[in-house]
Amino acid sequence: MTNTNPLAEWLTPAQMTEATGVNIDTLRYYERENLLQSVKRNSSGHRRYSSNDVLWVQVLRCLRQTGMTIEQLRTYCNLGEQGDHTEPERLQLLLQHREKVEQELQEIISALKMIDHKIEFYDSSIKQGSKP
Amino acid sequence: MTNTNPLAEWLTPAQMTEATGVNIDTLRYYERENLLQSVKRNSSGHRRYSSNDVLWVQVLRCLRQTGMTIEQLRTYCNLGEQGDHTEPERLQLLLQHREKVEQELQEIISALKMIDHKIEFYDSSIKQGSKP
DNA sequence: CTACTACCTGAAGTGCGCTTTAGGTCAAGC
DNA sequence: GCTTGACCTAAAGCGCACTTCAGGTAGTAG
Repeated sequence: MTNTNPLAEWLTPAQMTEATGVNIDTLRYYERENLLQSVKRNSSGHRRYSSNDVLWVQVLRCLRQTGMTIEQLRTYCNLGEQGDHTEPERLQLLLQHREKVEQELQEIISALKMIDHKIEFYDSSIKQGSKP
Repeated sequence: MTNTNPLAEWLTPAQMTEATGVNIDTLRYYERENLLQSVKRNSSGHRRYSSNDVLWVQVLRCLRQTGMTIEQLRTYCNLGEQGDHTEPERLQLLLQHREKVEQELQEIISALKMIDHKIEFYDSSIKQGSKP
């Protein structure tokens, strides 16, 4: 089954990689780690991803990119699996994560300032050197 | 030799850790990796760090915190060792790094926006749920 | 029929930045 | 003289997030 139809509702692994920017092997890894629990299969056992899967993987990437660990992601997913009554807990988890990211952001910004100082220093030092 | 004098010009490893927030083992590791080449020793072979070492380690931390690899840091250090004529190259290296950090910063910020959307969603969903 | 490609699995491997371990030395205090 | 604690070294180990490998299947094209 070669699915090249852009209107297809189910994405093959290759198309999923195309759609999300996430490597096929990483997608399988996420599945193994229970971060992606609802992926369907076709009659020959091949994965077929839904548009919901696409959205979810995008969320996973945002959380990973901001440094959430696989372990924490698993916790978050498991809460999701357990139904709507876990929403307060999930909110809590996100709020905590958000705070950590905000803090790290400030640290990066202040590191960037020091880098800018050094850049400024080299810049003027080089200008000085080429002047006489 | 137990150096507890706050006016001492040379810091022991423990004091260096205190001053920079960098683990003793990590400092030794940096030295092994040639990121810290001028550390002095006392008569019994123990390290004594200068105030310049403190400043340099702070620079190293800023660069590490913003994701520069040990390998790149080594390149940067080696240029420094080679004298003032390498300043343009060092500037180039920092400018390149700066650009990468800036880009990553934008990605984190946009990931944070998505997280905020989810937080907003849970927030209003939970309020709705408690409203019969 | 054969070849090819896309997919499948469990398990092992990789890369990076530390961190720990094992086995020492040295100077000071009791 | 003995212990203690801070330090030393080379080498091995660790944690994390993937990534690769070895060996297999299913469907399509020539």
